[in-house]
This record gives sequence, C-alpha cells and structure tokens, in this order.
Amino acid sequence: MESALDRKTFLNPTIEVARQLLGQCVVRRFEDGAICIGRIVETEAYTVGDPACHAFRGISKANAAMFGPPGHAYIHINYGLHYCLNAVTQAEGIPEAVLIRAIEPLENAALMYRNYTGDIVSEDIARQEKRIGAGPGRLTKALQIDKHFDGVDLTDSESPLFLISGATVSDNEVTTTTRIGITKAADYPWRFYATASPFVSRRAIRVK
DNA sequence: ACAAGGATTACCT
DNA sequence: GGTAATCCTTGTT
Repeated sequence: MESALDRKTFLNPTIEVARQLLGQCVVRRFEDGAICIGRIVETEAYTVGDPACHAFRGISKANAAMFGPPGHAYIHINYGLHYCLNAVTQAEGIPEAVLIRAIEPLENAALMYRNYTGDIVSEDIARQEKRIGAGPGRLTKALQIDKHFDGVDLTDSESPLFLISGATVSDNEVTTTTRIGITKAADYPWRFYATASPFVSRRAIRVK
C-alpha cells in the first residue's frame, strides 16, 4: 500500500486544499482486510468566518473534530440520515475542513456496489454503475463510513480510512462553482469538481 | 423540554 | 419537477 498523504498538505489554505484533493484517493480498509479505493472528483471548502461552516457558532460536541489537528476526519450527519466525510484542515484550534462530495471507484467497485445496494455483482458490472460514490451521502454509504470515523487520522495508512495521492487533475480539467445545498454564504465559489467525471454528484451537475 | 431546520437522496408523476 | 423520508443538532422556552 502506498503511503498516506502528508499532514502538511492540510495546512495549506483550505480552499487550495479543496482543489488539491481532486484526483487524490480515499482508501477504506475493512475489518476483514478488504480494501476499497475511490478517486476524489468533487469537493467543497468550509472556513473560519464562513457562515455556512458548522463551526461558525463555536465548538460543540458534534463539530469538535473540526477544531482538532489537520488531516483528521470530520463526520457530520445531514438531514438526519446521511453521513458526510470531511478532511480537517489548518492547525488545531482553527476549525476548517474540506467536504468530500463525490468519488469514482478505482478498486473494488463490487464491494462499494454491495455496500450501497445490497446486491452482489461482478467488478465489471459495478464499474458500469456511474452513481456509486456520486454524492456526499452516497460515498459514505458505499464505503460504510459513519459517526465512528469522526476524528480518524486520514494521514495514517494504518487507519481504516485514509487518503493517498492519485493521478493529478490539471486546472483545465476542473470546474469551480458555488457550493450546493446551503443557504448562508451561498455565493462563495468554493466547490471544485473534475469536469469530465461521470461520478460528480447529480445536484452538482444541475447547478452547472 | 420542545420545535425548527439541515453541507441529501429516492421515488413519484 | 416536486416532495416525503428521517433524526440529530441547535436555539429557544
């Protein structure tokens, strides 16, 4: 297994990190040793002073992970039923994060498919399903990520969930737009996605 | 204690 | 294109 991303990566300005994480890979190791890998194709930045950031009104039990050290996971539950995966950025005490909104399966698409739908299909068939991982709630279900992963170190290749480097996405392959599904600071252009990826979330595409 | 709403998705027409 | 599902967090009584 390749080595995990360096913690220093997450000390760069959060908006740059959101852009830089495109093309990097999420690795999920299950207890039985099975591994799933997905390539990040859509992200959003949330920062200090940003009214849409969950930490805007200070620390709470739910958002404490965002105040923790960089390179760790912040998991929040959304609409009461969907888990969303964030990578915490900035030094401890500065609550910023990048929401990972979509991934495309690179390895073991069949297991992601099974986690998501309950059905067992071949790797080839699973790869043809372009929606597995195509949304913040979808990718966490496909990788079986829940509240227990809040605070996990994403820069430790021993973790059940961590990040590794992947194929670079150049600037001309990236679209930048406003963020999705928020009402506050809805005009900040802090969403980034790999323009050509069929796995970018459906709502995201609709926004343009 | 209680009510309101949310960084979404699936299913209906 | 519209809306129900579903439940935790937060702000208010």
